[in-house]
Amino acid sequence: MDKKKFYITTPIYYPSGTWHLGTCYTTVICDAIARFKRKQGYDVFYLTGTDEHGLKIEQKAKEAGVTPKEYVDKKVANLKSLWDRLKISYDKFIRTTDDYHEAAVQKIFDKLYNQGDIYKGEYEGYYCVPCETHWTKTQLVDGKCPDCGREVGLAKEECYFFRLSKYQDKLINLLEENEEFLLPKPRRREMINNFLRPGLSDLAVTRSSFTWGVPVTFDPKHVIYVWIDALMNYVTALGYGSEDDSLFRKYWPADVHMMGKEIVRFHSIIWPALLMALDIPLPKKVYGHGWLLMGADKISKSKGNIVDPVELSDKYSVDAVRYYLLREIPFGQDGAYTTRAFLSRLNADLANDLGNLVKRTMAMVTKYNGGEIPVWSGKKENTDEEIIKMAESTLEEVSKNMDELYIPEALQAIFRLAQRANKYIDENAPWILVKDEAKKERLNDVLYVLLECIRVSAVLLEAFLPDTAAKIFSHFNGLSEEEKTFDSIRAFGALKAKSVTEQDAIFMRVDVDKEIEAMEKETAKAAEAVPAETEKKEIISIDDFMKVELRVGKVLEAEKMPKTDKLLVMKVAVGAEVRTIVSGIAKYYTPEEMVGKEVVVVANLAPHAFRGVESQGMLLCADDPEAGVVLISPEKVVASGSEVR
RNA sequence: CGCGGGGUGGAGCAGCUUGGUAGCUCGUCGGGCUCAUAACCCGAAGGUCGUAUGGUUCAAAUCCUGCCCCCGCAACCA
Repeated sequence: MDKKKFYITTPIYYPSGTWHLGTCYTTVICDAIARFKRKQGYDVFYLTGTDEHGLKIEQKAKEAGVTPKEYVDKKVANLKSLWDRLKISYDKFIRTTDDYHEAAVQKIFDKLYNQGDIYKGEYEGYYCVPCETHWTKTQLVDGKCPDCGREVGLAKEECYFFRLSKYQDKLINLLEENEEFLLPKPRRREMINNFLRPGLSDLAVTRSSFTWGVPVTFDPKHVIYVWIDALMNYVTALGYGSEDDSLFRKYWPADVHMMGKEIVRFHSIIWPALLMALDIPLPKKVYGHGWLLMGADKISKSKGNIVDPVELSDKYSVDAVRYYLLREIPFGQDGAYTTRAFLSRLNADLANDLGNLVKRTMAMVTKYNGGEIPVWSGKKENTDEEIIKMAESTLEEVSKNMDELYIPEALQAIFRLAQRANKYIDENAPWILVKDEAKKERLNDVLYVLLECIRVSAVLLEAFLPDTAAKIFSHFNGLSEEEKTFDSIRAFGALKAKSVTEQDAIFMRVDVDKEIEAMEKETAKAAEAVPAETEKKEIISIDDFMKVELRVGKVLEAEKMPKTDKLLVMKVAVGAEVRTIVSGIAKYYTPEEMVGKEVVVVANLAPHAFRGVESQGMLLCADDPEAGVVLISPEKVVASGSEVR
């Protein structure tokens, strides 16, 4: 009999930066789902990988003085070791530089071209010669270059297009009719209203501006762009387009494509359109989860708010990290990472509720019964009925939540059982029962019920926290594989092992305030030791510096530029002249507070147009990761136009 | 009027589809217990559910309307 299959994917990650907690989020979630499905008896295929082509990689490699392949190899090795560390149980890791993938992509491209879904066209753009940049008509400001404000020329560049527009109606139909296709729900409306309704234009699917990519077979100066190259990984990983497509026939269509909300658009519009064109069945579900934000900020390198997942897992265990990611963030919404939340979660749930439950139960069994697991009489007193019912129904509750992809809720259900067990201890007070020889049987039953609840919890936890489950299992001597299965926890009392061994606590409490303090010190030290390592710039000569003309100016007028969030338009007196300066500080300074301020102006900067307003200079500001943008001002009042050196 | 999400006790969230006791976790305070990791168990305080003190209704956190604020997409940050 064939097992039911389940195919789940993460996006393929772009190896141009460092890997951080956000990178781990999707992957850990998918891992929990994959493991859970396997335990449920599904034949699971879990795919992850890397998207390794493109201009950015080409440039990064050049900067690093290595070939693009060398560059990505290193990054990928890094990522794989991170996944190993986090116990990610992927079945396959695809790289878009894998030869079978490249071959399949070329084949797919040819097929689409031959059947007319891809055509050679001209990328009719506007080109600003001084800026060397292409613009679309909508990007232009008053018909001029949005960057420099100069006239642009019509430029034609040869390029291949995918007939995306042809699939518009089908796509609208897909999103409107199939409520399960794109989740969570709000994303669906967003896609339909923002992108589908206004109309789709054909998609440029090749580039000739860089070479690091899969060349078009019949026109090799063109390279196949990310849309086809990267998206197709979901099928090429299964052998689609190769001699052996047995995996493809077995696992496709994907049951879930999991991803961050930023790429939902590609997966819910371009991806289905490509599949329609290739006459491949569509995936069942595209899920766009929220982001893990750092405090209030999005995770970003420039903000210096990276939390290193490796460090975190070294310090507090892999499962602490996994648990936090799976439990803390309301799935589908954005969640904020704070060290305090991370540590509280670790303390409250893992150490207090679960760890302590295991510890105290094992201690009692050891102390009161010589470590032997008592035989359960099956008699039910007191609240036995209630806790047993709960233990038996938790699997179903967890499964239900997992089906809906309500991961935090699934975990919550498991921990409710642990909490109930803690309460059960108090209700029955084994330390009193032990004093009365006549209550021996009752004591035994209480201990058995507790051990069984712990076993059930561990069985359920295995998909989410594999290390923890293993640790709990290891307390039970001679626990059979059978006793670790879902089947064994449907009916209470399947615990057969004979004895337990008391061990060290599976999670230790941490002193939250102390940890945070220590961490802050470390970060501060690190920041001092490597001052702005990320932004280190080349040494320049005094002559280079002298090329910059800095002058003191005084803000005469300021107003917000209409239809923008960040821009202020100011009139600034620099000596005798009055300049118009546009600056992106509206989030930090109101026009009113700007008026009258003395500022430092870069006076010989090439003019630059923002939304049609020419800016004749730039204001100097400090960019603080916490305070944001802070204006640089002379410490005393100085004459307008004074030179700054 | 570009599109979408949100504003609920100190913090983070649920409840709103199907109006009628405002619930959960953490934190705080008080008590209990001693098997255990200052843990566990019990109890309490604390919210007129952004705002008009708007409309519908016997009844609104829940439906409708205006306004304010936050966030994301798009635009944009020299």
